[in-house]
Amino acid sequence: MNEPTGLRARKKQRTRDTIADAAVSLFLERGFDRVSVNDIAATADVSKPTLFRYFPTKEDLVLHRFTDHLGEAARVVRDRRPDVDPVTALHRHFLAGLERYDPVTGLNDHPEVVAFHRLVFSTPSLAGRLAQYRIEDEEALADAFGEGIRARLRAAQVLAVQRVLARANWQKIADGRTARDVHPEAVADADYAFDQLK
Amino acid sequence: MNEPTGLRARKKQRTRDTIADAAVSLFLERGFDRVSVNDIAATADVSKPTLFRYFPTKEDLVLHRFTDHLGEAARVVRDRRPDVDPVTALHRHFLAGLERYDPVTGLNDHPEVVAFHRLVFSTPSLAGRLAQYRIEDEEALADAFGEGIRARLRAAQVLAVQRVLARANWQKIADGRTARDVHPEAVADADYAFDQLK
DNA sequence: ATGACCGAGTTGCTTTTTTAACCGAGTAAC
DNA sequence: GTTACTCGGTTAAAAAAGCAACTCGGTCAT
Repeated sequence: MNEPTGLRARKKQRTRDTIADAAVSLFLERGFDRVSVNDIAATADVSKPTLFRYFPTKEDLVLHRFTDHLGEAARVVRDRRPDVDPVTALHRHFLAGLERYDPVTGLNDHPEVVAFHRLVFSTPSLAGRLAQYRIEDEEALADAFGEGIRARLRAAQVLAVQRVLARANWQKIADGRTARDVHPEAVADADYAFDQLK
Repeated sequence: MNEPTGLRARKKQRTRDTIADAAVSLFLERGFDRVSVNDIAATADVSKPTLFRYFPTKEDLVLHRFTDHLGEAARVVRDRRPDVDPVTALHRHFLAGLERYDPVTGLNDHPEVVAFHRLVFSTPSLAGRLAQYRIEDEEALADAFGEGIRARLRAAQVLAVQRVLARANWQKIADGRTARDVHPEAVADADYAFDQLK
């Protein structure tokens, strides 16, 4: 599918991963604001300007795991076969996410993922910035739906559904249940919510 | 002694090591001329021009382990305390090398080191180029000794001694003996040879 | 309230690396 | 005997990274 990996591209990806991993690992260990970007740069063996070339702000060192999926909903809608309606396409896409326990669905019980979510939700500047990104995502999805107030409303509702579903899944996992155990409920919830939308 | 390690300097060193290690490892595995510099560059994850920026020729990918010690004899002579004569300084330096089983003394039985020596001595282009380097080394040592034919002669003799000693040590090891076992003989040979020089 | 410090982010300049293209010698095919 | 490889090595331009010094907002002590 996507194999045009030159030497340069591969190294860029690796640097980005190194920085992000160092950052998340330090954040989980000491908390978001007890870690300076200098610490992160040092641990990742890069200079500070390099770090900021990859991530525009300190927050993005955490949130890239969400922002990398920015516009995904819009893409799903745009790339669907023309004979399936948009909401159904999104519904199926979400179910597929549940199937492979994608962290963005909240249905993932790896300790690091759980800790990561707690980090985001318990750090105001992170939660705040994440909300901003959701607005961008919503606008992209609205454009994919078409124009006018109707499209915007549908976009808002779809993303709200996804957000609530993910949050509910994560909550159950945070309460100690296993992802495999929660899975059926997650599917049922998703089916219910998306069916309501249509 | 040497601690001015910036981020840049450290990465340069690491890149150099990566390239050299990839090269030697491939050479030992398949032989010197069954490995192309392209292979090496690929294995080391560097581009070809980068490789040649670190090592001027393919041979130097192997010989750097010797050339990194270029001028060492000259330095030993120049840096000796003025009350010890040059040959004695070199004698002591060689004994110190034996003590820590420095590969350049030939007294090292790590399988990789042994295989490495065999690689060098059984590849004509390598042995040839190594000889050239010894000439440079000899000239540097001669300059450290002073000027004129006397200095040149002494330099030639000292380096010949070191070469023969190292070769003898390596031969015993290649015959299957252990470095620890050979060590006393190596010291005796060195004492004998250097005493003859004085 | 002033001055010293710290942390996020930026700027200009230099060094390092990649890329793609090339040269020149050797060599195998036809 | 030309054509087409392969391999060692080079070149020029552009991307990426490092470095040092800076801004700017906040915090803390005097």
